Amino acid sequence: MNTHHLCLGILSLGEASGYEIKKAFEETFCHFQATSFGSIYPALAKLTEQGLVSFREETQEKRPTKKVFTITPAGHEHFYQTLLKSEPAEQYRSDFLFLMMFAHLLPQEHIKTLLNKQTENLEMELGILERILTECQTLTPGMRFTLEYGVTGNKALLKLMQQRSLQLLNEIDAARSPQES
Amino acid sequence: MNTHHLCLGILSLGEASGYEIKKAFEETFCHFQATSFGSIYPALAKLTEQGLVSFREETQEKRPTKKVFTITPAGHEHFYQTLLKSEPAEQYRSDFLFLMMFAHLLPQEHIKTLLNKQTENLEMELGILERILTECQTLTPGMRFTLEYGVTGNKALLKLMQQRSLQLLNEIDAARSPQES
DNA sequence: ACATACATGTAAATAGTTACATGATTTC
DNA sequence: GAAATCATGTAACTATTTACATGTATGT
Repeated sequence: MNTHHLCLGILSLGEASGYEIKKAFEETFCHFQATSFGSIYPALAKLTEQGLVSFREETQEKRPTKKVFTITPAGHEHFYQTLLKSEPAEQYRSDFLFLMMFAHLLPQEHIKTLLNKQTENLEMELGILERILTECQTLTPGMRFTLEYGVTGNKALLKLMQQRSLQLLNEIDAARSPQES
Repeated sequence: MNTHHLCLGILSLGEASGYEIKKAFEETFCHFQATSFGSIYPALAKLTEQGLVSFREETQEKRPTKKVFTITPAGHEHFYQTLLKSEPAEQYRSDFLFLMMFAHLLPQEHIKTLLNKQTENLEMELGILERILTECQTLTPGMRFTLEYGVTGNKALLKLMQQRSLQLLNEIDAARSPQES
C-alpha cells in the first residue's frame, strides 16, 4: 500500500484536493498511515496521467486556486482490485521500545523521561481517536472499527505503562547495584 | 533510528556476525524493528570505516568463514549519545486497518478472510513473544519490558477481534441492505 | 532432487522525507 | 510583527527492499 493507493482510497469516499488528502491523513488516519505533500502531489499527477483520477480547477475568493480531484470509473475498478489482492499486513517500528531495550545503559532520570513521554504520546493519541469517534457522525462501519482498534491498543498499553514503569526502573536498578558495590 | 544504530545496539550486547544480527531481528526484535541483509552488510562496512566497530575473520569447519564484529569504545560512546538524543517515537503502518476502512466495498466473504488472517497474525506473534519470555533466561529488564509491551498490545487487540468481528460484518451488511432493496 | 541453514556482499529499483520556492489571508 | 492556514509543486537526499551472485552442508 503506497501513497497512490492512499490517495485513491480517500478519493473513493469523495472528491478532494491534495491539501485536503493530507489533512485527512493528519486527522482520521494518522494512527495507522502517514504521508507527505512530497509524495501526494506527484502521486496525483501520476494517477491523472493514468486516467484513474481527473480534476477541475476551482478558483476561490481570498484563497489560492485549488485542484479538486475526482476518482474515475477506471480508478474505482483499479482501487477495488488493489483491495482484493492486498494482504492484511502490519508494520510497527518503535524507537521507544528500542530505547527501552538498552535502558540499562541510560541514567535513571532519562529512562523516567522517556517513559513519561511515551505515556503522554499514548494519551494524546487516545484522546484524538476518542474525540473523532464521538464527534464524527459520518463514519463508515470500517472507519469506526479502525478507531476502536486504535483505542483498544492504546488503552491496554497505557495501563501497562502505569503498572510496569516503576517495576522496570527497580529491575534496572537491581541489575546495576551488584556491579557498583 | 536506522540500520547503523540497530547494528551498534546488538553489538553493544556482545560480538556478532552480520548473519547473526539479522537473526536477532527475526527472533527477539521482530515485533518492533526489522531490517535486511542489503542494509546490514553496508552498515557494518561503514561502521568499520568509522572506527565504531572492528572485526576478525573466523574460519569454521563445514561452514563458511564469517566476520565477527565487536563494538569499539568509540562505538559504545557513539551509541550512548544516540540513545540520549533519541525521542521515543513510534510509527505504525497497517494495511489491515486501511483495508478495513474500505470494507464496505468488499464482498462479505473477503472481509471474513481478512479478519481471520489478522487474528491469526496476532495469535502467531503473541505465541512467539510468550515463548521468548518463558524460554530466554538471559534477557535484560528492558528486553523483558519490550516483550511484555508486545504481549499486552496483541492480547488486547485479539480480544477486540473476537468481540467486534461479527459486529463489523453486521454493520456493513446493514449499511448495504437499504441501497439494494 | 529440493529446500533450508549458513555466510557475505552488490546493484538496481522503489519509496519516502525534508527543504525549498511562492504567495495571499487570517489569527495572535 | 510573527505564526499559522490555505494551496501547489520540485529537487535533493536518505533509506530500504528485492533480486542477484556464489558456494557448502544438512535435512527431507
